[in-house]
Amino acid sequence: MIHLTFPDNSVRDFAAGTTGAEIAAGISKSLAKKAVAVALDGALADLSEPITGDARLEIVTRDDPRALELIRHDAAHVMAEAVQELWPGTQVTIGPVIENGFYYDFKRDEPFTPEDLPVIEKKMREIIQRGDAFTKEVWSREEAKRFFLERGETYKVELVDAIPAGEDVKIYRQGDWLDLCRGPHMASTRQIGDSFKLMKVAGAYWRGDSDNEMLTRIYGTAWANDAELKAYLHMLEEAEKRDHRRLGREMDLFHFQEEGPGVVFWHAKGWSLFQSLVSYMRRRLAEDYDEVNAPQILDSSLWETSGHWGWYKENMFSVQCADTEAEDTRLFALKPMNCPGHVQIFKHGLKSYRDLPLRMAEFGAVHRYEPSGAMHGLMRVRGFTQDDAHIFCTEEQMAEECLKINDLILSVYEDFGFHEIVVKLSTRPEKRVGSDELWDHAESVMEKVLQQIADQSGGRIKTDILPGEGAFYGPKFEYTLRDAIGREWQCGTTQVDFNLPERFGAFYVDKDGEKKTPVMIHRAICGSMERFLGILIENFAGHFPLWLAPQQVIVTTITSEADEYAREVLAEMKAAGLRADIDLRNEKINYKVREHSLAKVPVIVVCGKREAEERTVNIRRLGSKHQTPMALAEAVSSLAEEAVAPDLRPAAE
RNA sequence: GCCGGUAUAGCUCAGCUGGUAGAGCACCUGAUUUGUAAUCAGGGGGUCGCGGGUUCGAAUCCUGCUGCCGGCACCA
Repeated sequence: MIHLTFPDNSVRDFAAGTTGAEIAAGISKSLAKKAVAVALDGALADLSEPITGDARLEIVTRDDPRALELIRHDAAHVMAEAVQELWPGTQVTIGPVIENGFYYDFKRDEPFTPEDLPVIEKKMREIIQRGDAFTKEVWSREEAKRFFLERGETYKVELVDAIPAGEDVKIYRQGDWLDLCRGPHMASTRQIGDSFKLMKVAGAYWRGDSDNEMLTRIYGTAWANDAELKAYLHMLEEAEKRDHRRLGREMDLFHFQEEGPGVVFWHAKGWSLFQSLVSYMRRRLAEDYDEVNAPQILDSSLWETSGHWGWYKENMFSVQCADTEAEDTRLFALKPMNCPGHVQIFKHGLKSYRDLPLRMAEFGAVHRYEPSGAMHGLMRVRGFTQDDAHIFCTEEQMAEECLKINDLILSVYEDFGFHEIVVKLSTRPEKRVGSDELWDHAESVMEKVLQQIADQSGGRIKTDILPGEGAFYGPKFEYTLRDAIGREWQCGTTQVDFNLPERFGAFYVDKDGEKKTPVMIHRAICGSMERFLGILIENFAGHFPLWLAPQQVIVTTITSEADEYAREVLAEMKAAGLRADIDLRNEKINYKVREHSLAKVPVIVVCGKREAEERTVNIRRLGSKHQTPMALAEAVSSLAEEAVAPDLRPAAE
């Protein structure tokens, strides 16, 4: 006998080996029909799985949020069956559930095309209609390997070999088709339903390793019902509308062109955004940091000393005089980072322990030769500007400096409206420099700091650990923010470095007169200004808060009789420091409103004959269909107040 | 870098199986003086990404390169 506890806390006894399906059937016919799985102590399991011990039991129906994972997983299996039915000889490899859907990686000599997707979908619907039951079998390793080998499924043989000793080799069967899988699955393919769609084909390396063969991946999305599917597809459309590359063009912010892959042409409005961001950051740094500027090109020998030439040569640009006859034939590197330059500044002149912590900031333009396939609008470019800083400090000051940086980063994000932040600690990677003792120490300090960050936020800031993701020279914190449509972006970083100061022989004179190597902390808040602006564009969908908007106000008229007054209004707006422009074109107000709305100008100030007589203005805000009449003076002062950057605003009462 | 797709006017796109380019918007000109998301009429604009090839003839077919797009890998 086993004791099963139901969601209502009632406990009932069953014979050991009873299945979830039997229990559901015992409760009601309709439940048996709706059930797709059971949860035993919260873990999903097959309905047909014999239950062997006491547990909390829930019958999971198709509308349970947990069923979604099963729907997607089952859909992946059905897709694999469909593909093998359509193109025999195609090998199946792995097919996991991912956020919003699933994929399956196939090995086929002929690649799939987008036109294949509807064909596969159709076949999937057939299989789903058949409604074959998913059944589990446990095979011996040898049996499984022999079976897949006979079928030419060599990838599956590798997967069987990868199953840890002592774990069962499980096979799930649906009709005539079967797959190696750890489960669980729903009762039948019919439970997948019809709310799925194949989205795209893409290449993917076998086991995620670029040294391996490339397979073809088919991505799909699947939902519990059509409404959810539709909502998801709609969300994708909305995300596309706020794509920064599209808005960059539509709002005339920047462009790229063929001669400069991965480098940005900032147009006036985009550059205004850029400058607003830099000015804001400068104000935030003014109190604690010294801003410097290190050279753009430096002899490659310096990069050899720093280690970059060895580690990242394939990602660096080199420069030389274009004239082969030039006297100086040395090879220079376009800086990919600011740190070596900052160490040179630190080294210039003797530093005392009294100078520490020394915080050196730079809005440094760096260039990195990114792989061609990696570039993506402003998000991944070859030339970008870092809001970089290096803090030279003592071992003892390290933890406090990390916390100070943390406060600054969180407060900056807050000012841009990002409230959901995750701080992740990345620990030692396989390829690294420095002794294990050094890493042990640095990681333990940072673990404590991470805990403190979590504690002092009162649980608001989430933390995480990314094993092996640290930089080669030290562990790091990565700051990830969540945007308006729920996407996560890693922006800020704090990295401890016990490599570079030593390599360059940087030191300070300590209290006892001895030379000591300082600890160096690299930190960035926005990371790349270009990328951060890309994130802001998408986050706000181009609808910037007033303090950031490149053009804050457009003054426009209804008839030319108001032109004179409109000029006066413009002058007052400008005098109040607003970025304002005027539109006196002989066009209908509808036309002008539409145009400026599409250009995403936050404030349209309309002046007609009436306003001119009354010395008022009519304000229409972007996104609103309403207008607010206001006295001119009042409009100017309220807009000017709204346009003050968050860091300059008087603290809230 | 790898796999696949793609490149036609400033933008969005059409151009079937090869017969020397077309629309809408934008732009320019004229008319219209207009009350909150497109006033009307006229006009100009493209060596069809770049280089080879096939062909009597290439935007269209083949091929190389480049950019871009979607993934994968990478991201100091």
